[in-house]
Amino acid sequence: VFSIGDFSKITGLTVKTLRFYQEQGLLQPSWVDAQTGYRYFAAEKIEEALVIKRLRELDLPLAQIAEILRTCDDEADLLGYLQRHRTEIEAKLAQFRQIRSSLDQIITHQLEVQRAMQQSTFQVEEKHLPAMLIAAIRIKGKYSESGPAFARIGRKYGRHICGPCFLLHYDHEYREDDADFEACMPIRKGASAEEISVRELPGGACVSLRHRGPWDELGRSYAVILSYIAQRRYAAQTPTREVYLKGPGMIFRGNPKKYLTEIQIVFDAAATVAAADLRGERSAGGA
Amino acid sequence: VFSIGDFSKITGLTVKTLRFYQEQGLLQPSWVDAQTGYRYFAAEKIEEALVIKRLRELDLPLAQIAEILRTCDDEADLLGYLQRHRTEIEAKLAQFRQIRSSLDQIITHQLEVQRAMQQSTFQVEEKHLPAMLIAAIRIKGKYSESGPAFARIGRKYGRHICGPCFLLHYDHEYREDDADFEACMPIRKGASAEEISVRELPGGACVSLRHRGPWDELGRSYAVILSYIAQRRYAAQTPTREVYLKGPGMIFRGNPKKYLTEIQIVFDAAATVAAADLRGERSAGGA
DNA sequence: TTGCTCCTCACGTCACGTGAGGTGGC
DNA sequence: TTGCTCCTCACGTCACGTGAGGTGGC
Repeated sequence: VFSIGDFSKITGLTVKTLRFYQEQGLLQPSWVDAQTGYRYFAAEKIEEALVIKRLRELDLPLAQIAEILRTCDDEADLLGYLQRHRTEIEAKLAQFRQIRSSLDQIITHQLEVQRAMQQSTFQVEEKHLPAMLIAAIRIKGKYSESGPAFARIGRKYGRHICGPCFLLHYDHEYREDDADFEACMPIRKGASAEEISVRELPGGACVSLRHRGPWDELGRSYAVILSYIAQRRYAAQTPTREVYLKGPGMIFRGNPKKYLTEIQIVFDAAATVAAADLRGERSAGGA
Repeated sequence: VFSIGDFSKITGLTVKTLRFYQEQGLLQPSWVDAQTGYRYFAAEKIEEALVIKRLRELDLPLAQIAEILRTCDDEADLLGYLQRHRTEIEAKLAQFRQIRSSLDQIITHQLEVQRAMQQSTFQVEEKHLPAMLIAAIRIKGKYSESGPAFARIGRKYGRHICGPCFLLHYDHEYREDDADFEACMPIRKGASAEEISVRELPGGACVSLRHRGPWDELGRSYAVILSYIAQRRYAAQTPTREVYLKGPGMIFRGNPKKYLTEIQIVFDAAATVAAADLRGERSAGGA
């Protein structure tokens, strides 16, 4: 017969836990000294305690363990309990996997944002855009509809997203309520579904400029980049791209003064625009 | 400005939760009516509430969220918190995967036990044993050492175990304190490690008998099977196998009267034993 | 007056752990 | 006497949810 301390060492359950299990009616001492209140456990109690311990190690709630102790005395009786419990564990796993995937998305996105921030010059540049696979939602309406569209794409293609989101502008002039644009995210793989079109967006030569500050000040940067293009007589193509290198975060809206947006205008490298076109006439292109 | 009920509908946080967050200093109403105690929230509070909600959806504890709200206002400041939190989520995932794997082991083992129980005849049978891959620990000592040995194999090869555990008896007579035996578990794959030998155990023709009841009564069944072999002059080979179809479970010790053990004695199907051998002399085998 | 919203306060959940203050046996 | 083990009782953890009992405004 063992004192509670010895029984604790034998079973690996703490003294506090043993007292708690008694209170909960899970494990009664063999004998309690009426004088001192000391608990004593006989050797047969060891197996009982270990059964509880093993079930707790499987994360079964004490209430279920109590029921099991009342109704089962063979592994076969446990089967139903364990199978049901397994589905619950599986559900928790799914939850945590979901959380981890959200965390990963936020973390990798943030790391990309920081990389983009570091290597930012704020001058017009010419560079080559590679082709990329994108998931996109075409919208005719207000620009404010792009936020939810990005969210829908993010939810659908989650971990396959591999770069910052951007808008394609199809309009040849500024439009407020019936703009024609497309919310896009580069993805590694995926198939079209419902409203979302998955396709390859061709690359090409482009003129780009990074804009730091809120979106409603993008006009100033458009003025700079468009005059650059006009001076060189480049044949600009639609759609124009606005890449949101840093915008509102997935948690914080962030400070719009810190937003970073890259305007990209693809042009036909084999063509220039005649002087006449600069006065508003249209060109068919040409060497 | 919104009442707590409206604010609850807007943010998706319950009224109780909003009151609780106020008490915890996470989210103060814009204004509290001194007369009625009614809480009122301005529109700017919506974004604040949603930040808390998004962080809670990542399962961050409220204390951390409070710290984040005090010290961060941009996604970049979150990075460290989220990375640390990710490792904690990963740890929880590992825990639950471990639990699931234990559950799976117990469940599949139990299902096998039940299958074995159903198709049990308790007569001597002849059958062919297939070769199998086993993980084994050879022991010279007491039989009571086999329990921990099985546990060690189980811990090491976990999910690759594909059948009931068994003992190989190498002794030609009964031994108490210095028995020579090997604790084995059939596995799908694995490599030898330390004390555990992984190898293919050859099959062959065998005589088998299922024994129901405690192990210390196995002698009775040995008597039956050995006299069967003697009658037919089969050339029995060592080691003899004891397959524990149902023994003490992983949770409950179970009732020894319900234990089910199959004795398997492999014999050389191309040989018989001369009558002289039955009186104790050794045979070299022969057609 | 009825229904609705809002309030506070106390308690429950889950499986223990912490700590104060004290007792009994060697 | 000292040290050790044991006891009880109350409270804390975590993020809320439940429910009782009551008030204020339309």
